[in-house]
Amino acid sequence: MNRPTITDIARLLQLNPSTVSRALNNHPDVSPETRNRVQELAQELGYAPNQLAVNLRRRHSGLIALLVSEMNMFFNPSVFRAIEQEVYANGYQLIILQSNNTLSREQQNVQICRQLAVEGVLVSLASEAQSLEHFAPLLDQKVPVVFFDRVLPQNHSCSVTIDDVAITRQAIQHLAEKGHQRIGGLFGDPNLTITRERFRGFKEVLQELGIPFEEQLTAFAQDSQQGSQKALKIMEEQNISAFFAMSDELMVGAVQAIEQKRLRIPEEIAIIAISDGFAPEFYNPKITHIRHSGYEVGANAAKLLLGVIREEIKNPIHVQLECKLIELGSV
Amino acid sequence: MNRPTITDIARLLQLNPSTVSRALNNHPDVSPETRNRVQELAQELGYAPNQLAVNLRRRHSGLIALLVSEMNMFFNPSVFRAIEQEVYANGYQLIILQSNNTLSREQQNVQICRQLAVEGVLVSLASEAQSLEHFAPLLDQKVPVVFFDRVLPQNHSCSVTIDDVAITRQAIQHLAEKGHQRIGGLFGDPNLTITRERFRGFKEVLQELGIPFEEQLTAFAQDSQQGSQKALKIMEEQNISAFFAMSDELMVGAVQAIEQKRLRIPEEIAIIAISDGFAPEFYNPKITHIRHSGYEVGANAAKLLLGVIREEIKNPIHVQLECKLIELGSV
DNA sequence: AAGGTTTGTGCAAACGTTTGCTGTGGAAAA
DNA sequence: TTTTCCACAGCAAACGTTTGCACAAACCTT
Repeated sequence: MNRPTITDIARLLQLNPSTVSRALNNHPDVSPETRNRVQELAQELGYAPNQLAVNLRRRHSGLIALLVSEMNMFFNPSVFRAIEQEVYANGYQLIILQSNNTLSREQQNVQICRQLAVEGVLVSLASEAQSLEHFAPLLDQKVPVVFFDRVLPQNHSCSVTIDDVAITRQAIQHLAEKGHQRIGGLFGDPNLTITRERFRGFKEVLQELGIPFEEQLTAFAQDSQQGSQKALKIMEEQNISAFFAMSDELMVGAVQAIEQKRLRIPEEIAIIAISDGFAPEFYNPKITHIRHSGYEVGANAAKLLLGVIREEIKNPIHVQLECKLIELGSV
Repeated sequence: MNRPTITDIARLLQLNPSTVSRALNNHPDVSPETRNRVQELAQELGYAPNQLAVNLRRRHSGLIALLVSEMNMFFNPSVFRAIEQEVYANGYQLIILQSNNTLSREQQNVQICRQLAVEGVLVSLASEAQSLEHFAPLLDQKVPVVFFDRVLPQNHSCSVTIDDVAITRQAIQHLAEKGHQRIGGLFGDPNLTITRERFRGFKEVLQELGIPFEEQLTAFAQDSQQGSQKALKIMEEQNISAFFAMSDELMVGAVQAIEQKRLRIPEEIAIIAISDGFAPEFYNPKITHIRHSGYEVGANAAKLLLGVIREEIKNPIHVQLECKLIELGSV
């Protein structure tokens, strides 16, 4: 037989489909005897409810969407693990849509969310997204949306971020305390708010510390390889004693460059990074970093979203996570 | 207004819902004039089809499921990228289910696949899975399934793997050619076929090369940290001149240990790995490896699955991907 | 001009559930 | 005994589409 339906069971048991439905859902209106008969037969036939029909009838999809630029190997996997766990624990399914950092793809993904009637959306914006207009179709329908990590300032939904300026301050201050004055800075995609904020923090803190900011000690790079090249260039052309890398990717690039120049960490050059905490373990000495846990970000974002879905959260909450300095010997 | 439906449009235009449906789907039976009127109004109202209803009616979900043990930072992200791309290009949505390497969770995930009426499933097995019985609910319903990477030998569906013995041979032979005789071996979870096969290959090749196999030069580790410890132990207790690491995770662990002992690569100790190709770039010298591209695996698996779904592929195909030696100076 | 074909639209059933309402028989209360 | 109530089951509508069939009008054949 094909996949059995409630109607099949009803026919076999000489019952009405509605009774079978109630029996399967343990509705009190159905007698224990009938309930058992139904459930036994269901078991026997390997009955599984047709979720498509349930969803249509209940007018929901049980789906939560994760909109992300792309799956990289550093930050996203741990974000993803956390979200998946949280979402699964609450009986939803997670569906992932990548934007590849393009606005057009992000717009499409928003449409897909609408069509699938997802019940909530978690978003880390594409770098091309410079406004939130394209989320209107979702927001108009009051679909709960939580932004995390890559957000925009003008944001009337919940969000999970960190205080970019503050963590950059932590990092630079730590370097300064250890006597570093000439600090190279490696930054990511300048289209991203996180990049701009961290860069701003970098400049501000140097000023606070009375260290002149020199543009040529800094560089922007899109990936670790580019980061490595730029780090190499800075080391060759400038005289620096330490690197600040705003992400794992750039940290990896910087270390690659440092190793290539056969410099010892931290004796000849120090390095500090903002990191999820995994990659710093790969080296020796391990890399001192400000722990920006992807897992924490993911877990918080998912919890917020679930709160909004359950209508426990009525007004937008903006969570700013704390980040701790993890000293591991690279400074 | 709430989300407009086909019925809303029909009412506004004094048409029958069926006509509206046909107009929106560009069915030839509907006059150009009507079609335009319908499509214009749909546009204006921001109509998006209710995919839940479409799915129920069409008896499909547009969903493809990816069953994976967990999202790690090495192999899986690139597998994932490839699959997402392929799946998206063919108009399906990807839904990801993690097993955390437990059988029970994998069984649940199979049930979820059934309930959601997914149209195809891509599976990398949990380490606990020692048979394919729990996939019966899916296979019985003729739901296309493609296994990749972590598979079992007894497998009547399509699969994408590599020749584990052959690539291990490539690696060990390369080490031997460079004069290494005492080779440490780092292996992953012994419950996995890939681990067992690579371990078998390791032993076989040593034998072929006339090098005695010594158990105490090998170790099994679940993650990079454990790998690092075991590598350290081997280096301290045994006299080896090279490491073979069967995965990125273990490679990272081994390098960590090597750096900790302040040994130079490759002068004092060589290392070769089976790798996706990213992590080897992080070091200097870069790590020589057998390139086992997660992207290739993902792309092939997804293409196979789509082929089966479209019924272009009738009989199980077992793809074994080629792996190339990438020489980067760590041997 | 009668018959046949084409073109465009409507009708109604179906996909598999859920759920408000109705109705029955029997037990408890009066 | 009659009334009230409850436990249980059935009926039918609904969720928003799609699609086979029927049908009318307009068009082409002879």
